[in-house]
Amino acid sequence: MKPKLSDVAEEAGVSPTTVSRVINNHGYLSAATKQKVYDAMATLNYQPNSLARSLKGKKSHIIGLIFPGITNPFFAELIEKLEKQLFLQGYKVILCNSADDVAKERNYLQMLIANQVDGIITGAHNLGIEEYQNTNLPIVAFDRRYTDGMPMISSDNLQGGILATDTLYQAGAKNIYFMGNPNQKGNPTDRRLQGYRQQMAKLGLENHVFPIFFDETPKIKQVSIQQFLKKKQADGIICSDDLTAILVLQTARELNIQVPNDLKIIGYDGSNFIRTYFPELSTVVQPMDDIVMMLVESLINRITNREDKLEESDFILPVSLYHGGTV
Amino acid sequence: MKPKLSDVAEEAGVSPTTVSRVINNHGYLSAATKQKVYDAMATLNYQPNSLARSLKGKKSHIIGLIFPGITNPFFAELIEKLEKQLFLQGYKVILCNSADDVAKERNYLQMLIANQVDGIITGAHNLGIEEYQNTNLPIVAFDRRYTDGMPMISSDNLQGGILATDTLYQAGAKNIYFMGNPNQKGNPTDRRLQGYRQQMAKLGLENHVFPIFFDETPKIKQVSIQQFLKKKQADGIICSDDLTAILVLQTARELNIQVPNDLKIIGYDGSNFIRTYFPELSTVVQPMDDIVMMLVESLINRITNREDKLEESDFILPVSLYHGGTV
DNA sequence: TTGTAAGCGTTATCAC
DNA sequence: GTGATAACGCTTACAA
Repeated sequence: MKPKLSDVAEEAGVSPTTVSRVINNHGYLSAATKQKVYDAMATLNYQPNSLARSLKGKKSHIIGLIFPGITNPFFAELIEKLEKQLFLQGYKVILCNSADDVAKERNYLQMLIANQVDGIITGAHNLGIEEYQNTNLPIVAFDRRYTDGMPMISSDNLQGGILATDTLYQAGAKNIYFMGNPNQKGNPTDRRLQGYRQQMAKLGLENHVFPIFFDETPKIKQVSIQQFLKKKQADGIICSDDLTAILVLQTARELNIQVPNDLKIIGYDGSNFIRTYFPELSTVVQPMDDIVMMLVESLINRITNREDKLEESDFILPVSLYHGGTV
Repeated sequence: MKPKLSDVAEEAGVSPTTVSRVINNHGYLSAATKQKVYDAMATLNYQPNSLARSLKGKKSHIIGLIFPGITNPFFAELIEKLEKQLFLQGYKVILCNSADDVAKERNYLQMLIANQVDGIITGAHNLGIEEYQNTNLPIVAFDRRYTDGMPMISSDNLQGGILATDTLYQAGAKNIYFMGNPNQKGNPTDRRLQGYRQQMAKLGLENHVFPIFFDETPKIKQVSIQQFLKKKQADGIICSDDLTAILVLQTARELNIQVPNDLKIIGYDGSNFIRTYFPELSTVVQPMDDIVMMLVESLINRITNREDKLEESDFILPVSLYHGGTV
């Protein structure tokens, strides 16, 4: 059987209290006692049981991460960096893949509550506000607006949309299409489209949206992109994410459309992965490191200091441009 | 405060025991009582505390996943699929990023024990056998040999090396290089190199290894690949992973080396991501779905039936070839 | 400086 | 059918 605290106590010839004190560095202890306890812990190969500890009201030092998946390199990097930062601060991570499935996200949320996580970082799409409100856990959101009380971190999606549009325009494109989800559901990412529309209006150009949905498989996207490109209506395309942009680029090549001469393409996200393995793609870069810092800092603030007054808690970080060769 | 079981009991006018029974479907209960309890749970928005439950010896239904990172699409997909399968079986997942850092891996291992996970799936590289042996948790390993008792699932790395070599040879390459980690540490993946050497010998060709290490950054890899390609010694390269293969392909294009005419390239792993977004890359495909199935099944067997005799527990799954255009 | 005892939220055992 | 009660492994007043 796994050794428990009282076994250590017995082995060391002291009381359980003392062992607990040694483990937690509580109060005054003679060096000799400490040593005895350490020795006992070593000989028994003792590991404290976190569950019992958290049950006593201590923090679990676990953070739940709810994201729609990890195969998109942007999310993979974001999650990897979050994990890294949180680990440095002494937190471990439970990964919840909401997979664009409402039931699953709800299920995970309940599980996180049941497991007494100290907080949650969510970047998932589907769940409504109320469900998150009902947990009075510290939660911060990435690129999602949930509740007024909940801090939201995002990059400047409006500016990103403007920047992309302007970049294509400056490069000579006039028939600029936005390829992405046209449904505005009040999420911060909607503003990419708003930025595009706003800038197109300013430039006196007509705006066009070619709908692509997040949950379509790449194959399906490819087919509709192919049909679209064959019509040759666009000389510039803003994709609302890099993966879509790559499909457009591939398809354009297959159709012998010259990029950037006949068609300029710009993506969105700009993860390290994309910039390394698709260096030719021009894209709007989200400041990943800053996003991670803000998310973690913001969450830990809320965890350690929950009575904090709910000051303005939205952070919108500036985007930048990466010049590949597709513009 | 969060409602607890006794609150529900009070609300429903029954004893805590009864509530527990309702929750766990234990023994005989009158329909009326059940309903009262359900109602009380609903009005209080009660969530059972998993910690207390696990403390009582119940399973935690949490599986630890220890992997070296998630930015490699192969691992991202593997982890995503593992998570999905495990979720279907009622398990949740704690993600541990060992990040090729021994201390971190050890730290995570201890944490998993402390949190009473039901089992572990590991694909991490750095920790020695003993540390895993000491936990008497159910553990299964992907592509790593740890202990004789621990099941190992991998794809047929030897055959993969042979297949890659043969493919290049059949396509006309004679100066075939292997690009990967030359250090043989007894891991199953070492056999990719062995397969290459074996097949080269059989073909009467000289074998050459160009060393690339897993922990090098892409930039560093790029530089050494560039230097290598400039010498033009190879007319065929087997890369021990797809990401390296992509760097080779990129660099070859930069140097105006014609692929596949002057240089044939073959990668290794063949994730969906790579096949979708780099369809031109020929690669040895690991049977991801089968790997996931075997890992999960094998682990759950061990969890539910720990006294199982330690029958042969290594599974080596067949690889296949994806034909892009680089061979 | 160290020990005793109560309690965290749940479940299992035994009574009724 | 249902209810006391002890126990899981740990922490923390309160004593000593």
